[in-house]
Amino acid sequence: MLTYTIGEVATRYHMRPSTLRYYEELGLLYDVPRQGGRRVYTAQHLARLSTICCYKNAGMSLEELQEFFRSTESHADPAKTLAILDTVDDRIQSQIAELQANYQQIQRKKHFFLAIQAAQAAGVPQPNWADYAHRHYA
Amino acid sequence: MLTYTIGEVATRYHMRPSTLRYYEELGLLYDVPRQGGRRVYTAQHLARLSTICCYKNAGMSLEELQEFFRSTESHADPAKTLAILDTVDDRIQSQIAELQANYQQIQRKKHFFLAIQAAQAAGVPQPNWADYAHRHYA
DNA sequence: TCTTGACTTCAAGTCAGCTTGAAGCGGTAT
DNA sequence: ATACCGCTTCAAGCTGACTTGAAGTCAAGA
Repeated sequence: MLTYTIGEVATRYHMRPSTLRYYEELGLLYDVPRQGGRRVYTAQHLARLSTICCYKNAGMSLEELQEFFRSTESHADPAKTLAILDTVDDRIQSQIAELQANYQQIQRKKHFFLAIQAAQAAGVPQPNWADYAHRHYA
Repeated sequence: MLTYTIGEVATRYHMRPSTLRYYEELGLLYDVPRQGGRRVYTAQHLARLSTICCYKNAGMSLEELQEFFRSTESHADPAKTLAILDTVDDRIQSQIAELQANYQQIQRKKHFFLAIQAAQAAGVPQPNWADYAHRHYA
């Protein structure tokens, strides 16, 4: 079975070994066996880590993640897990919507500053932000 | 001219008055006049605050925001402002992409746990995650 | 055998981004 | 007149998420 050292996992997930130890300390990663005192990670752990990163990226705190895993792993109530998944879903969707609005705004600013640059080069009057403030980009 | 108290602005932007004072202390918000010692905000300030929130939401730190405003307000070099806008643009785009991947994953989990729930109710065998792990949702 | 480099634990430290508390002021309502 | 509420400043405190440092272990290569 394919295994990984803490350093390999850290590199693969763009994090530091200390972060992996920290997650283990919090109980987010567990049952990590040791060989000669060193942690040995398998595909199981990588999958778990992917889940952690996914939810974290969605805006969940590490504490919420603990809660989430506690409730799904107790096998108790799929309804509770579903409720948490629903809130994560909501958060992701509103985050995407917000980022897309931010994206539009950045495009407007970019075009505006490009126009400033062009105007400076051509020695013509500066553009007016009002002309850019409501544009919509693809 | 329409003006706002710190409390009104805070409510409108879903933040605390202390945060607005903090941003002012950092120089992100400035030229906020006082009437009888109290801050008076206008549409100008709200626009500025929107910009701050937009960039912050895109992942810029408050320090980067200071840098950004310093460089755009010195009117010096539109090229420098554009360079910063480009990095913000990149960040937003990769964040959106990542969130969309996360969204897919959440949908898979939701459907999986719905299936678990249904299986429990019907008294049939539990579903298999492998059947859900690569599905694609709209 | 010795060195090297990546690992180990544990406690303490760091950093961003606010938040809180104390002490006081201003304008409106009773 | 007095109470009150939301504001003021300033300094200190807090929280989440790691990171760092010290002191030591392990296994592979020269």
